[in-house]
Amino acid sequence: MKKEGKTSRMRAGRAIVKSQVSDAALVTKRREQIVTAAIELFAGQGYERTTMLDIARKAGVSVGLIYQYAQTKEDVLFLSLISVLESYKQEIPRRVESADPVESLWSAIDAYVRIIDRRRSAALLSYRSTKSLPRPQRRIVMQLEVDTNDLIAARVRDCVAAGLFRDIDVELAVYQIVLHAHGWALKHWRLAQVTTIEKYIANGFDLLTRGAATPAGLLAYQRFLAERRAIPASTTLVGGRKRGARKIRK
Amino acid sequence: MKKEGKTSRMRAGRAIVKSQVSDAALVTKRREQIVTAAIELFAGQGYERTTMLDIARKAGVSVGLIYQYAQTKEDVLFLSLISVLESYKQEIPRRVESADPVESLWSAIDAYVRIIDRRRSAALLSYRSTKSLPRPQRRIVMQLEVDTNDLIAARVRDCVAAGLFRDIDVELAVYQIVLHAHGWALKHWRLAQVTTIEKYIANGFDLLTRGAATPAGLLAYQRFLAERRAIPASTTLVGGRKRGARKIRK
DNA sequence: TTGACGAATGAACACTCATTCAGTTTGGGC
DNA sequence: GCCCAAACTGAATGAGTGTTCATTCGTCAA
Repeated sequence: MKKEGKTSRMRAGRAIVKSQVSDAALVTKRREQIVTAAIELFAGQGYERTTMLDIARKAGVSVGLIYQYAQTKEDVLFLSLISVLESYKQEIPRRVESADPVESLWSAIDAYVRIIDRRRSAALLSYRSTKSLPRPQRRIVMQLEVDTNDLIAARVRDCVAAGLFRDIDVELAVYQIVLHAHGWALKHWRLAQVTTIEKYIANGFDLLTRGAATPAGLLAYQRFLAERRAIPASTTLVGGRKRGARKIRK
Repeated sequence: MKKEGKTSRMRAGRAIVKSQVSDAALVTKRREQIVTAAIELFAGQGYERTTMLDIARKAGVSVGLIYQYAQTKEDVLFLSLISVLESYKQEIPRRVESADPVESLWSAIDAYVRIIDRRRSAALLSYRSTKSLPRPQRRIVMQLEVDTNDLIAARVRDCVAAGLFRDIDVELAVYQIVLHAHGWALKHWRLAQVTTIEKYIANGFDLLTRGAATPAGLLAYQRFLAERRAIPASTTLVGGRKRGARKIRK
């Protein structure tokens, strides 16, 4: 009963990878197990240098078992990338809940950069390895990224609609933001020597906001800054407390 | 046998890759030949999927010969990455010559994005493959990137010194710019559907400048914009007209 | 207890590819 | 013309890998 039509509720992406095992719950569980191991290994040593045996060992299963839940090594990569990208889609909107468009945008950006920070090497994975996928699967991965961008785009559009931002090109602004977020992973080797994640987020947001704001927006932004300064560790400025420990100054 | 002082004139990077051939000019020529082929292949199909035989064939030499000019496949990758990164260092400053700091900054950014555009897949190479290098060589590649950043940093500092930019964090602004430039390659699959390189450059510059400018800077920027509009295809706004007519000098 | 069947195993297979090296070609000094 | 060292070649080597599949395991209904 349970394993009947419910499969169709699965993400289209995962569904295209076939499994020899019919029990849907088991498939989910095993794939999670495999993908968790795979992401760690792919991220650490790269897709090509990672052996199926490596993955099997780390997942605590046999090589043969992996081939019951995915048909090729590429499938494993595909499932891994999907898993990473979907975690973005999951986590970003969870924190957008303010009435103030500027604050909402901040929350979205702040969340994005922090998710990436939490799984930095996983974030690099898609840059490094998407090319190793066959075209149709690559398509899906890209689409997933576009979906994520839409979450940000909505927040930017709110700012424009509220008259706080000029009539900027939203799509391009979004890419500015996305690159800022991904940049934290891409250039972490250098950025970590030079700044903290809090400053990095604040700085990027500052440049963007001042660059895009109308006079009214600038006022709103300054109000936002003042508030934030008044409540330095408010609930919206989530986590990241200990993170600040590093303080190499320019 | 006769390792002369000539070798020491070579870039520190290249020098650490040993060659069995002593004739320095020949080494340069052959390596160029090999690296040209390698870059194309690495960029197109990835480092791991490219075989030494592929490289040899494309370069028009034998496999064995490659091993006389590099000791391992990793060496070939290293030489390739160096060659790409050094071309940035070469080309960026070539166009910085204006008295107006804003215009100089524009030229630098414009040049950077266009170099990357010209060799897009090569630009991706370093993101995808740096991880495949042994640590000491990776160091050198990273240092090369930092060097390039300094060229941009100098231009930003000029703007600050001239009172056109606020007292922003230069290092972070530079990374904003670098990500903007690299972003053109990283996200080209999407950006190309949505905009042109001219708009992309202008948009990024606009956001950055408005975000960083002092009131005086804003005026200077607007003056700059007006000038640019008056002379739509001036000498400083290089190329960008006919894409087909490329004349890469190397 | 038995039979049946899906799940799990891992040794074996077929193949790929970086690297080596025994041999051939080239060029220039006598 | 002869010689020799440097430059170059490419077949051979062997370590390593994705994938398969004959076999074993675990569970549960009869």
